[in-house]
Amino acid sequence: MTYCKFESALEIFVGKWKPVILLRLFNNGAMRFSELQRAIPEITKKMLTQQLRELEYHNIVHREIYHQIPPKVEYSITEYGRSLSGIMQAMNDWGVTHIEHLNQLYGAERVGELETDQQN
Amino acid sequence: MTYCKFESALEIFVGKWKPVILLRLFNNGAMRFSELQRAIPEITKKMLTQQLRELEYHNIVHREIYHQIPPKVEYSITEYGRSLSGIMQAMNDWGVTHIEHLNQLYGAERVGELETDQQN
DNA sequence: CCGGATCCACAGAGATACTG
DNA sequence: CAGTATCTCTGTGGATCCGG
Repeated sequence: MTYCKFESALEIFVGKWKPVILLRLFNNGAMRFSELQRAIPEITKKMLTQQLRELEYHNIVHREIYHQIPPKVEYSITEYGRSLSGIMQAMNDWGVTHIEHLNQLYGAERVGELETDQQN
Repeated sequence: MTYCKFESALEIFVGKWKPVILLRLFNNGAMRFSELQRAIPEITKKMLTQQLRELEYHNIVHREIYHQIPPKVEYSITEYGRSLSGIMQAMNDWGVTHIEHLNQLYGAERVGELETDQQN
């Protein structure tokens, strides 16, 4: 039973898209729904909505609705969500360090550098 | 295109069970299939096999087969896999720090402490 | 008995509309 | 613009079977 909470912890931000979404929000600060969509082209609206709602439920992400036409909704990392920065940083660092290995695996076309800082 | 490799990086250890499996292997060193099964009761043999094969494919986990009866197969973190220790550590630390918050969310029955060290 | 492989059932993810 | 609704299809869970 010693690991049960570790698994609960994982549920909060593990999922196919949550880390990717969080990285964007960590690096860019508040982002609109459409901005996130453009930043993560492979994700569908449905998944984006769903994952954001879950993150909001877990108090990782804040959802700010601007009642105007056309509608505008902004998402941002909450104060509590910032506690995940260590994990995000570790994942980011790992990605940076192991790009070559990944390239070997996937025969990568281009080596994009990953954001390492967290402004805002 | 700056984030593409971050996502590739995630692919390697994202999956419903991979982080949990990795935590076990990080903390316990080499483990038999049945040991992993007992350590993660909720996982099915099928999923355990599948996830381990994927981890093996990505060179994160090593599979050692002992040709004997009854059969014995041991899994361990590869040298390359050890590079994930930073991420595992960060996730583990986060889980430890935020147990109370998790308890509030899930109305936890018992607060199990998480492994923090990585002997072996 | 151990470490799987295989088959079936279902829930969640992906794709494509449509709406306030 | 920021989502829903709907349908399809992959991935997950469960049970059983198998070779050593």
